[in-house]
Amino acid sequence: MTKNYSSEIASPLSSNHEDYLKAIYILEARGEQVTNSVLSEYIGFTPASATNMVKKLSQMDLVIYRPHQAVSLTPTGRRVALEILRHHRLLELFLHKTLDIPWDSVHEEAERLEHVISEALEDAIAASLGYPKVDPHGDPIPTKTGEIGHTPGHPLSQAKAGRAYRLVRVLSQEKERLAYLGRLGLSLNVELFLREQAPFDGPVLVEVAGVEHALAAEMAALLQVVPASAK
Amino acid sequence: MTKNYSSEIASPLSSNHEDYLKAIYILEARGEQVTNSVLSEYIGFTPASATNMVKKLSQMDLVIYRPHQAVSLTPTGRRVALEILRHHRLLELFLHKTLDIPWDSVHEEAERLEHVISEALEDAIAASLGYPKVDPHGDPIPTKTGEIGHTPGHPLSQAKAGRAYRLVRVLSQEKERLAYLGRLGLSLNVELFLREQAPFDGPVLVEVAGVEHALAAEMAALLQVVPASAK
DNA sequence: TCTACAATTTAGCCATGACTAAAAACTACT
DNA sequence: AGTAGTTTTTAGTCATGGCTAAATTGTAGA
Ligand SMILES: [Mn+2]
Ligand SMILES: [Mn+2]
Ligand SMILES: [Mn+2]
Ligand SMILES: [Mn+2]
Repeated sequence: MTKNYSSEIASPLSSNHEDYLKAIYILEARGEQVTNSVLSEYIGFTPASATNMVKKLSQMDLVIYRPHQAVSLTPTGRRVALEILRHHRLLELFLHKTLDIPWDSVHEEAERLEHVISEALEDAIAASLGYPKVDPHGDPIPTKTGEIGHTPGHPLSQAKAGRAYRLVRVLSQEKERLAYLGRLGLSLNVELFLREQAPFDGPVLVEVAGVEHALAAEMAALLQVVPASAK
Repeated sequence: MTKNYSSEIASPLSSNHEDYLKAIYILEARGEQVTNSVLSEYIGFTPASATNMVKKLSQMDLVIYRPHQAVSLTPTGRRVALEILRHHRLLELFLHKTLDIPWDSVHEEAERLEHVISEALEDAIAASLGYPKVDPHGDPIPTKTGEIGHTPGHPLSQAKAGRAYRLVRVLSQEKERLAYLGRLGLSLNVELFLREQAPFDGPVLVEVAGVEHALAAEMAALLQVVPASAK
């Protein structure tokens, strides 16, 4: 129950507080300007609610808020966000590996569990998985001390036709999208061969386990790959 | 996320709603009259808060409330209580068996997790454990359809000296008490030999793994045992 | 520079569910 | 039956954190 960050924080944070911080972290990491509208749309509350919450978080020194400006995390806010993100990603991997929960379902489940696991449970999960570095979607798992790695790879949409690649990350948590990819035989570390890349953001032809599939350009942009030979 | 009982219930239940229902179930099962004071003390809120919540639960048809009378569960309320209890006990066993969380820590952790796991996760946990019947403290796990077994055994305080027994249930979730028992080598299904039972509710002398220990009468009353030969 | 439009903030409302303090209702003893 | 003491309920307060609607601010194009 007691959180890592609890020593640094005055009042205890609700699940929603934590989700706001996580959202800000993720949006920042994407390189987006975290404006109120971007944030409120991402978390699924009204803009008024987002303003309200951001002000509270700023009073707690978790967020830097200046009216009409993009918000950003303070060092403490970032620590909290990374702790929750660590919970989330460890849980996703744990559910997937230990209980065979499909990769398209783990996100939803982890979204709730991430707020209620103790540090002891977090540690036990990490240990049982051998201190993993990435979750089932290839997203990097922050360390206990709040460091987070950079994942290699580039979008399949920028890859060269006629070569073999390995899927190292999927930049989406959408259930339907992941389920679809799964049906094609695509999951983390699966090899694929890029047959053809139609110009003008056209579809992409890939071969997975000997079967050819056409993918929309936006789909290909979400698939991070490395050359198949690369470790 | 979607709960089993959600089809039967109008508004979604908060963690506290669920804990109230579970508390009422447990107190009823103990054979106690679930008065407002008993309930409020058990859940750790003031009597006024308990009255307030019980009235709400009664409007939702989960509880039968008559002013100044003991509360009881409606069939639906019982279904909900048993579902949460199933979550709780499955989680305890899962944490203990799969992640080696000690039996004195699983209760706390499950107390929070029980409210946020989906039906799919509940099922996956049950399957991975081989559809177990009891949790790490010997408490019976309700089935998915809301049946709950009766555990065999009787208190060690009513056992006969000079005989061997097997521990089948501990009627306590207190961390310190369970940790102490653990230090004596006592856990579920461990054998012990009852050396002596002092009269007038005096202490009990037991031998566990060749070592003799004295237990307070109240402690012995919490240990449910069967003859060592019994399955 | 003015203006229209979009983004943001403010103001005010509401449900929830805890709390304390006071009132009311039960129980048991004389 | 009357009364003291306990239990329960009521009344009223507060914090939280969503919401809508209105006001304000910022921005980009004419
Ligand atoms: Mn979440
Ligand atoms: Mn992920
Ligand atoms: Mn609980
Ligand atoms: Mn238990």
